[in-house]
Amino acid sequence: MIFDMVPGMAQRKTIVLDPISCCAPVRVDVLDEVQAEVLAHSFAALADPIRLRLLSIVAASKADEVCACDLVEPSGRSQPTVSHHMKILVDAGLIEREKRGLWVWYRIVPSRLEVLRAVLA
Amino acid sequence: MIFDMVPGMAQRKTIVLDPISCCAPVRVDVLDEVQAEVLAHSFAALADPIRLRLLSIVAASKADEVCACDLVEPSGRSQPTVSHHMKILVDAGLIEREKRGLWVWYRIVPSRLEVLRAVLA
DNA sequence: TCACTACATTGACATGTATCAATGTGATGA
DNA sequence: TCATCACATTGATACATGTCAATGTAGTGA
Repeated sequence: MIFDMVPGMAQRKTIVLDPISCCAPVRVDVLDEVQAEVLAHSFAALADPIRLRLLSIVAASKADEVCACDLVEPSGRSQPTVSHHMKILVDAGLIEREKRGLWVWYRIVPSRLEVLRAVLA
Repeated sequence: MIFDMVPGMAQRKTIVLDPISCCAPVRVDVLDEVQAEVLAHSFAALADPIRLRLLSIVAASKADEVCACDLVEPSGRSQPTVSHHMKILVDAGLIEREKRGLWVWYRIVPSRLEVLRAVLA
């Protein structure tokens, strides 16, 4: 059998870290199913060009936060669509939401980006 | 108008780097539409748990390459499904494909992972 | 030439997702 | 109390995607 002559075999040491701070780098250890599920959900939030632009608008903001009202026009999408995408980014933990008065303010969550960076190392 | 009191405004300096080595970190500059499109395509390849596991099996391989025949069983999917997912990873530039005889061997493309890491910085 | 093997492609189906118009909700200020 | 504003939710539609059985396609060795 070919299987015998090839490495890999996925020993699955499963160093299950905190599901938020998550996993060993992808080059170090094979992801188990739970880790892969969690990470895939995070990457899915980045898998849309509109969301990437929204994220980068918030991330690149000098004021460290951006009003929702400043996201609709540059995204070129309707207000409900932007609201939808921001919810996905917030649910993925990549962005924080804070309501102050009538306005909603968004801030990046750097630690969450760092987790994804670490996995790709 | 509220727009006047808020930062952002997406000046879009558009330092268009090579579409492969791509973009400034998301916290440094707002992504333009082309960059966002390219990156979203790459992240979409990572947005599926099966693909993440396949990628990590290849990436964590001590032999630096993995035979396609060693991917079906650990993924828990059919051979056509694995073939489909590997094609997506290869098309995204994250993995290289080499056919030798009857077998197909996959290798990670570290530089491509590094591009994605850099964008998330 | 021919059977066999490893992998890819096709076709069909179910599910997921991006989008917007219409509407809902909660805060504000008069 | 009530009109208005900022944002969220709903419902509908079109399109994308994951999955596998069936089939196609090269490479191999006899």
